[in-house]
Amino acid sequence: MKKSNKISTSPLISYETLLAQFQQLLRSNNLKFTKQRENILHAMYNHTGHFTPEELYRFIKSEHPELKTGIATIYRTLSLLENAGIVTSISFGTQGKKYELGVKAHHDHIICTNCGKILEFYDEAIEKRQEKIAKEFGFIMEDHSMKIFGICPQCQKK
Amino acid sequence: MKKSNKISTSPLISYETLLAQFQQLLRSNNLKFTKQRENILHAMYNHTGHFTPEELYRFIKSEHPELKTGIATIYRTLSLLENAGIVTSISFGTQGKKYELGVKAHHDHIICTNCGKILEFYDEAIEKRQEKIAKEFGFIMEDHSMKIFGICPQCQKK
DNA sequence: CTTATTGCAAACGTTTTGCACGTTT
DNA sequence: AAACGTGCAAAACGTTTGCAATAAG
Repeated sequence: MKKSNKISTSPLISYETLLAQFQQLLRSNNLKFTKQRENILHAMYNHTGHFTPEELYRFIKSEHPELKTGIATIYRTLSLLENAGIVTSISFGTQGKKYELGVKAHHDHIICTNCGKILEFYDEAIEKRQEKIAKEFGFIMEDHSMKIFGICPQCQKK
Repeated sequence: MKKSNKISTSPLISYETLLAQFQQLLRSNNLKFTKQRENILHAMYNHTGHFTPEELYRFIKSEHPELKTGIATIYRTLSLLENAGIVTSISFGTQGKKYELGVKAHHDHIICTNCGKILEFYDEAIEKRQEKIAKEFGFIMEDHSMKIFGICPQCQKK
């Protein structure tokens, strides 16, 4: 009955489904479906793994130069998507955040301090302990974040 | 054989011992023992719990206005102390870091998202699992951070 | 007298905001 | 037409840096 850690890297839903989900979100909040928002969603769907707002900005700019999408729009759309649970982020302190399409289940991160690689894991035992600890302190748990830092196998070889 | 979580809030060593430790650190690195550095250490010793560099800055400024200690000195001293392991910090992403006298053993944090209160805990099971996960991924683990967010008992009552 | 440290202000990188103009509905 | 979204530039935020002046050893 042992649960193993899993690494999920590819989107679990089709782009059409994701797009429909997004449009639904917009409609039900009286928000508008703009080219910029679609471009951002599309770029994220096709991009595996984590990225910074800046990286996304440069990518969008190169793919759709005619729209002159501003970085403010990137940030605004990323917030929108994060609040809606479509996208998730990891914080790196002063160095900012990295985002990824968040259609996946909850997970934590293990990060290489040398090359910056980010891997994901889910550990039932840790999840359980966290809930237990929150309960012991009388907290209503809302969220948690956990990051393990270290040197990845590839970087160890160098 | 069950290990319970512990909350430690008061310094475990006398100020004299801490000061001696600090002076020793400075001496062995050819660094100088300045009034500013002593004031900062002293303020931290007498302050229970976590604080931002900004808070420390305002406190020092009000206690020793004649020195006109700059915030850069606060940051520089905090880095120095953190590197030496005398002080530890928790990161709050874009909102910056909070520091505390770090003479205590390693611990994680549980944070109230309503009032900002920070409590500390240490959980052997979580520590063990983390090491195991790092090993499974072939990582040499260097560090980790874990934060639980929720609503504290007091805030629930309101 | 040498070297480290300081305060100050300017620079930093990331993120947010105000606002006139454009687009979507 | 009404409302929302946009690009742009400026501001905000916590933090770091360059530098001439100052203090510690």
